[in-house]
Amino acid sequence: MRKRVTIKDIAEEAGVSTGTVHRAIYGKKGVTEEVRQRILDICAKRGYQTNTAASALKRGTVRIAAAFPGPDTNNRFFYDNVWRGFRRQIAELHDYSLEIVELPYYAGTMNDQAAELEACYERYQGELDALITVGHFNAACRQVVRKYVDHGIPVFLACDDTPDCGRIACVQANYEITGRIVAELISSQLPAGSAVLLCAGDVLIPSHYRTVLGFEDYIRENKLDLTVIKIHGYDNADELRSRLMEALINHPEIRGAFSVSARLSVLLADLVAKMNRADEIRVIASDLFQETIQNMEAGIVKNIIYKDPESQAYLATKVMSEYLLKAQKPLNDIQYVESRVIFRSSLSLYTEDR
Amino acid sequence: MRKRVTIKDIAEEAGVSTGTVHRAIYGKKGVTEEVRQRILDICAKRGYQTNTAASALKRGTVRIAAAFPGPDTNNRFFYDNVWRGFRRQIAELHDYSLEIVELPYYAGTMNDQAAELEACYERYQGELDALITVGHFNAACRQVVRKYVDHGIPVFLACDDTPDCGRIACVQANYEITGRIVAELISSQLPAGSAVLLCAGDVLIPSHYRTVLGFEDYIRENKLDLTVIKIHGYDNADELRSRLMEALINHPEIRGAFSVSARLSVLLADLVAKMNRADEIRVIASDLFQETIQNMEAGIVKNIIYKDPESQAYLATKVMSEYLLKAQKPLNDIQYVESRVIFRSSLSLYTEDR
DNA sequence: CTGAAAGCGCTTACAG
DNA sequence: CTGAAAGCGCTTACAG
Repeated sequence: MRKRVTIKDIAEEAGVSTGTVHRAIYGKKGVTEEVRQRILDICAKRGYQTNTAASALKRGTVRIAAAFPGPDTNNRFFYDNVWRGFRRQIAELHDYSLEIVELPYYAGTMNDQAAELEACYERYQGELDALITVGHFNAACRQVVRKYVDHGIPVFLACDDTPDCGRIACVQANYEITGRIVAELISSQLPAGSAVLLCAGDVLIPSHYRTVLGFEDYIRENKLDLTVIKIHGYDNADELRSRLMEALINHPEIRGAFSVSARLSVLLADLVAKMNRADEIRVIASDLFQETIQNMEAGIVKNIIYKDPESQAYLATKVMSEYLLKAQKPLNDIQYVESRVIFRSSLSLYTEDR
Repeated sequence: MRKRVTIKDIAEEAGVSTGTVHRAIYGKKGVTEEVRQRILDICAKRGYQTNTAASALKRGTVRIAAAFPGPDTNNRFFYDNVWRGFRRQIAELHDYSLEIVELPYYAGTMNDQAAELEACYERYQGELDALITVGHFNAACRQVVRKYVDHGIPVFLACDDTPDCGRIACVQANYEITGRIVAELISSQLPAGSAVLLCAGDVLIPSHYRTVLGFEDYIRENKLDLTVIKIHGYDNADELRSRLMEALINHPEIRGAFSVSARLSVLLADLVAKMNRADEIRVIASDLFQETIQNMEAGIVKNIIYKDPESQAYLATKVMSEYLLKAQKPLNDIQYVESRVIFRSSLSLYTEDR
């Protein structure tokens, strides 16, 4: 293994100063086009790679704004893990002098996503080096994000995507595939002619809608002899509960049940257990957290489909840092984290560190 | 977010030089115990964390030996991915001036694991900062590894463990859990009274043995009405093939089949397809590579259990680098990578980048 | 036992 | 347009 090649080696071979090499590499003004080309050629030939840690040492702080939903009883199933993944990646970047501006926001309040992003932009007068947030935007939010993008601040998205907002990249679950996987699993477990109860969540929430889409597509495309009883609803838990109960009573042929939402998985499992049908209905829950784990240990939930929000945020943050600190463009502007099926047998790998 | 606290800040507050702070932190001689304690207290109080990139800059090269099976038709299913995971982590550590000594080895030849480790030790006269290798040792290998350990070279294992060899940590799949997951999956898919054909591999290979153990334990503990027809064999493919064929002919009640080994999964799938029983037997294959993917696309293999050797090696290398570069001891001396069940629906997430 | 100083690879004013 | 020099945070001889 040869010694690493440094900016000094390049400078010597080119017969210029290290400052000039730096300007050439980063396309800064102050180098003749001819000299620049010569330097770039030498870099390529020698396989020069910037020591980004050394550059961070000198360069000073990079400021990153991170906006995810804040702690809140309704979304602790999901966004706690998002924050954890974000912070875990940031901790690994301790050497790169990052300044993190954490922006927890609360949908439906004065401090929603748009308001927090706006306030942050004002506070730092646009002196931000990157933004990472959840790509599920309302109109106001689209506008603020546009402002970031227009001022040259690179934007990265986690968990949900808005492809045309000018973001560099997004890391998320593939919801269609998630729905398909569950359909494939449950159809392999139920006898032909069974019915499946589908807690379809809110049609206006992309993750719900697309999971349902994948689920139904799989069943249709494979011409499976499986009836889907689809129940929408998300916010009004009481009303939803009574409609689910009605479906369970009217359809004794139900042998499987799947909730596309983490929160509704708890509701669904409770209901199936209360109606004493846990033995005859295979319940598949969404996402991994205390209640779904308990329901699985109790034998009510048979499998969990886990979208791994922590990995999504961890990877999105990693993609951002590689772009920012190492000038590496992501290979793909959308990166998917695979949704995994969890079995009771693998639960011990998860319960130990929670 | 406050400015980071540096060794200089600590030195000022303690009224000593930066050199003394350094000696205190790293327990080097040349500081009174009293001064050391005062410095350590200040570090703790101010939350000092070493900038490991800066220290790498000054410290110079760290030499790491990596020994995994080399390219070879018999193990390309597995160890190609191990090398890939190792190199991917190393590439991320570009800033830390590592010198990598790659030691591909070939079991059963002059250049087996023990010989390569021995040769490497001699060549560098013990001037190595760490070793990472596969923890499946024969007697000769145990001895060389002991030599590394005795000379203070930290050893890290991937994929297989030898807990008492003095290694710092191991990252691997949990084979028992892997076997249990497959048993749980297949038993949820087959009607009571079915039989399952188990390609059990070689009893002397720990990964085979333990996977079989987990599989059988699950079935026994849950008192499942499932007959397991277990066929051992690994090296002699022709002979194994005829025994498997015999089992398939004699047991028309077989409805599921599972191979604990990557290579045997191909054999098993071919056989089931040739005997025209792909529609009535659910085949579960081990590990993800061209042939299993094709067999899954063709509908012969219904699920794959994927132990993700790339992640195992990537993580093992990460654990090693954190120990070496950041002085972080692993939280746990064994870390498990979860084995995942792959469905046909998720295959597209894998096929794109292979 | 302790300090002053050099230098790792880079960036950034400053001077020319 | 280009170079010389300072300095980021650390480690390591060297001197005392």
